[in-house]
Amino acid sequence: MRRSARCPTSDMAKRGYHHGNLRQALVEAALDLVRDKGPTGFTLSEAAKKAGVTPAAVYRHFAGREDLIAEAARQGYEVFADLMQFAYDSGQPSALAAFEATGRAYLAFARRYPGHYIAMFESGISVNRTPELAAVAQRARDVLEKAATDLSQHIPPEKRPPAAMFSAHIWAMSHGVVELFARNSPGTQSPFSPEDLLESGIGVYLRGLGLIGADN
Amino acid sequence: MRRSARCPTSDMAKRGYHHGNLRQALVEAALDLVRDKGPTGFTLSEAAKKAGVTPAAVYRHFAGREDLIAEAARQGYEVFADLMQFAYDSGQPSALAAFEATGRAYLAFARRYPGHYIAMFESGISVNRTPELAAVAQRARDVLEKAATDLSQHIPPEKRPPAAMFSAHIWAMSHGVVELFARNSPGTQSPFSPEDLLESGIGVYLRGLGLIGADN
DNA sequence: TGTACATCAGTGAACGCGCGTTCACTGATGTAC
DNA sequence: TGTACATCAGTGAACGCGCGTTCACTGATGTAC
Repeated sequence: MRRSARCPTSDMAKRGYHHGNLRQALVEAALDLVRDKGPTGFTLSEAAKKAGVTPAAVYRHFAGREDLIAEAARQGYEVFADLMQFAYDSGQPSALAAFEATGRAYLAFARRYPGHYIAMFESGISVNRTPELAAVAQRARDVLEKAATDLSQHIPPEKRPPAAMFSAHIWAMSHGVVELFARNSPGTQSPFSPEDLLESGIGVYLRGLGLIGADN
Repeated sequence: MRRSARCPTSDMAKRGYHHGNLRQALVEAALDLVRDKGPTGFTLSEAAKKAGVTPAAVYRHFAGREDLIAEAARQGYEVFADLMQFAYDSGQPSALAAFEATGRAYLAFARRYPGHYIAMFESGISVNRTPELAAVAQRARDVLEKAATDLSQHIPPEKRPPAAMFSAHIWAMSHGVVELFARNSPGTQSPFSPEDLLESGIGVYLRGLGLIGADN
């Protein structure tokens, strides 16, 4: 739930006239709403109510509704980028292990932080809304591209695809698996778990690049 | 635009007291709205206005707001399934050509019918909302799985992945490419066109299955 | 240590708006005679 | 062919609602003296 202890929400008594950490409490209320009721289910008023506060109080901390959900997304990208970086590091010094770990990290993030995921990818806010948001999203993308660049060193140069294309493929497959199979939305449930689907899909893809043996 | 000639919209004069084909006009108004203003931008009232009619008139043809957007999605799945079937047929008798054609058809559909695409995949309506909707969505999925089954006959049985997994991978990559790179949403634009990205991604994947040569 | 005061986070009432939905109605259409 | 009538698609007024946003205010906090 990632809730600071000082930060009351609807189920906790308010401290008094002043909240203490309303800004973050509002972000977390927004994340809960978006997680429980989908991207449409978030309203400024209800987030305020969840945080135990009048809607007008929100305007002490945010320019408006859009600004609040954008901050939720920004925090999501921050966690996401950290998670990708951690996955990359944990696979080192093997370029292959590092790359596979980042692929898994995408799905793991969507599972563990569904509110953030929705704010980032399904709420309709543009990543170019603010420079900060664009920068942190770029940081996340850069980790994946770095992992792809490392790995592509193991492909003979003449048949080596650009690393940006490489990472785009993996990003697309990860995103597709999450959207279609991990979140219950349009795809009926597949007989395979999203984790298996992503693992095996990336496996076939890497074999196609000649990076893992045909017998593996 | 797929608009029947008998079917006036906002920019055409109404025929009189009776509309003629209001039901379909409302569906097309909803598709236009959703295409131009995103999944959130659709309201029953505005769709009615676009069709040159009072909001109350909508209730002669639909149970309510949800029912209208669900019908738009249903028609989208119908077109989608037809398109997939056509692509599959056009690649015959080559299993490989048929499969690659269905992959391309996914992206082509998203490009040519953005309103339908959004209604189907981004409006949040569940595919299990009605039996009709579930059935036509299944029909679309079956085409891809049939293409995958055909193709997997060319893989030695002991290293042959299940066709359902096979088609799920391609569906996921196609969906991911569309969401991240063809619709402008979260991913900044990549240096590669979505078409190139999907083509090359599927190419690598099929090479990984041993279905096309390493020199291709 | 005690008091006056500045700060500013949150209040609560109010606003205009567009939403989805209902209802009794009206009038165009097309069919039966 | 002409007229009476049944049908039912669309009207328009009304509803209650929750939304985002504004404003003058109030009162808790913590600092200066």
